[in-house]
Amino acid sequence: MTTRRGTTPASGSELPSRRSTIEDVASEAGVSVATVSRALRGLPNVAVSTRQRISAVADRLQYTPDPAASRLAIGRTQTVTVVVPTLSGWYFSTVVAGAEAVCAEAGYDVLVVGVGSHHDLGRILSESYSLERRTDGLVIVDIPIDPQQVASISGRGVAITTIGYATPGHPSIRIDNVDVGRIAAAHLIDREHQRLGLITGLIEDPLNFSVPRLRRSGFTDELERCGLELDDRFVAHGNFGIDGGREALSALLDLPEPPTAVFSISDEMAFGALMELGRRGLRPGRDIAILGVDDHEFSQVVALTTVRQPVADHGAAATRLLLEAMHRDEHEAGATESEVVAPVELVIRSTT
Amino acid sequence: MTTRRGTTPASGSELPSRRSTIEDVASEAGVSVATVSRALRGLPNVAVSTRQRISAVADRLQYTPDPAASRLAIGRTQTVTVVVPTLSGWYFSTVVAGAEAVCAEAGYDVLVVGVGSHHDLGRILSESYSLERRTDGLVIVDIPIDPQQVASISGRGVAITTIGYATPGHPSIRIDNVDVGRIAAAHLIDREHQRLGLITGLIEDPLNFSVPRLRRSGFTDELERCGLELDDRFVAHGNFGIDGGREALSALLDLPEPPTAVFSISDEMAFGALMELGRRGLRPGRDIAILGVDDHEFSQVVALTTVRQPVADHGAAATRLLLEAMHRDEHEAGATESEVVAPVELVIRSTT
DNA sequence: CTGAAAGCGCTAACAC
DNA sequence: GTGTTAGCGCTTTCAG
Repeated sequence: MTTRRGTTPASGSELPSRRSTIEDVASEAGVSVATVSRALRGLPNVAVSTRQRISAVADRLQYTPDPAASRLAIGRTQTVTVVVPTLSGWYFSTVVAGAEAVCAEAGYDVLVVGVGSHHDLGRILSESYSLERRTDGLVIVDIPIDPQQVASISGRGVAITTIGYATPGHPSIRIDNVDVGRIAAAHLIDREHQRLGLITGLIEDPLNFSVPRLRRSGFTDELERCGLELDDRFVAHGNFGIDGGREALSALLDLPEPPTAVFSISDEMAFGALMELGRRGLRPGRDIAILGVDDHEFSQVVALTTVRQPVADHGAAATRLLLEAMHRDEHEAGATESEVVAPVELVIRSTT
Repeated sequence: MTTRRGTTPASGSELPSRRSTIEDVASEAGVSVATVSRALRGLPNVAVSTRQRISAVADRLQYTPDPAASRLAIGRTQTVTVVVPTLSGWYFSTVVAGAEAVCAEAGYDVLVVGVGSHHDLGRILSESYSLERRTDGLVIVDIPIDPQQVASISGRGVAITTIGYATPGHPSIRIDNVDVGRIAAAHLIDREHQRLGLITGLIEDPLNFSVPRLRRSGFTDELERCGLELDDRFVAHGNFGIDGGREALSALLDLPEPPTAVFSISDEMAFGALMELGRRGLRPGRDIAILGVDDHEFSQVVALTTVRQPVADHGAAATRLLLEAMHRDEHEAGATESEVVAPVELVIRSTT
């Protein structure tokens, strides 16, 4: 037993130095613990007067149920876990912020976990991590999980919501990434460009991120529809980061006949591209067009044209769907579907 | 009792559909639960052969102790909580990422909470939230807590580490903000500017953030040392955001005789300032000098001169200090000091 | 070296 | 309406 560090009972406060337990409240109020439990949780079958008395005592004693004890008895954790590829970075931190806000309001604790690789992911989802004893629900952001794993998680009683792609049978929120690619291509073509380049994600993504593939596919679709073609040499790979984008554009510019417009599948990579332009003394929107995706908070700073997605809402919206699903599960059973496809919007600024 | 949702026992796996408990392991290994507990936690007084047998069984059954049960019995949560003013934003998300990485490695769960106001903070720290039953330690980022609150938290057995300012008796990591101001002023003066402006935080910060005051004080100190003075009209207030910075600079530029150099106490506000320059067709580094603080990942993109602080390390370093303190507390008692003042560094780019 | 048993604080039947 | 009691799964004396 850990000795409690010598806490001072302190001044003339009437509060016990020890946290008060349900038993303290019960004896103080002259009732049984069962009644206290019922009263405080708003269950029926408690006389109004009793309930009031108990509430008063609980208030005075500053009683709050011990989450661990409660968890053990009831089997639920009052905790939501947000799983992201990485916690740093604008997109993910914005999503987490949204999730946290919703959870805080609903009285849920929020656990975050960053999984950098499939290995990490395996650890979290493995039987032996006992996810279901740590959390009631999962918000999974941009990390593909196969149906088997989803079934396993769900089967263990953990609700699940995904952001970035759909998960049949569970709530999800995403954008239409193929459409994103199409919009990008259409805009560039509309600007009379013919030599279109692409800065995309890594080929070997550790998490099998499908976004690059989808955006590219929409992009080429639209090109083809207009009788154009995506030259393989005009495709460069960034790592979804600024540096990656810079290097990617650099490679494209080093080509004998570089593209006149480049679609970067993320704003961050587009920033790197703009940086490279600066180094070479080229001006975006004049010497070459650059188009990104996200509408990152800094895109307005560099006047980047971009395909905007409502990132700020994603986390909050997904978390609300999750909580709803969890509450529904308490009563009726079974998974409920609720697939949201959020709208995207072309924001034209001066880089195209 | 929550009915477990009809989980399929599934295929020919030998695993019970129910999570295995310590009792399962015990009976399977032919020992008592006490021995299993000792064996699995590496405690002494277990025969080597017994320990091996138990480990094997535990492995096979994929047994992991239930965190809630463990918590209830032992009184510790294996959880660390990171408290930030907001989860979005580059600085804080970077810190959280660092903290999470360290915690994950050490086997701690990490809870995040964003407190937008003193009210939120009060809720978290209030007796009735029973912080100590949810977490073993706190990493508090840039949120001033008065000594009384610190004592209360610590007295309740929760370890505490602060980032951004020192907390006597507890580990902390920060930069010397007065020095930051001095460095900024010195650099601008070195560039032969005499009419220096300042973009600082809000006067009425909801969290009594002391950073603006300190940086400003260093800034004016250095000015005075060089026989200059900070003109009150040259001080504008941004809200630590891009828009705030933009508006602040706009106000300064609208003055009859605007400053020739402006120190923005954060890079984000500096970005807004740069944006405003762009709108007005002015060029940073030529028409006016702009200097920021942080070395935000985006600063290199716009070539912002800045006073760099090693943000990426802050979260990880603070969390390591926290874990150390927690482990130390288990044995010896009492709080241990470990004040780290991280170095800052002027990064000269092209805006000055 | 190992086991029996008493909690940790709360919830949920089941009686009254 | 309210009280009794049996767990939830684990840790930790205290006896052997």
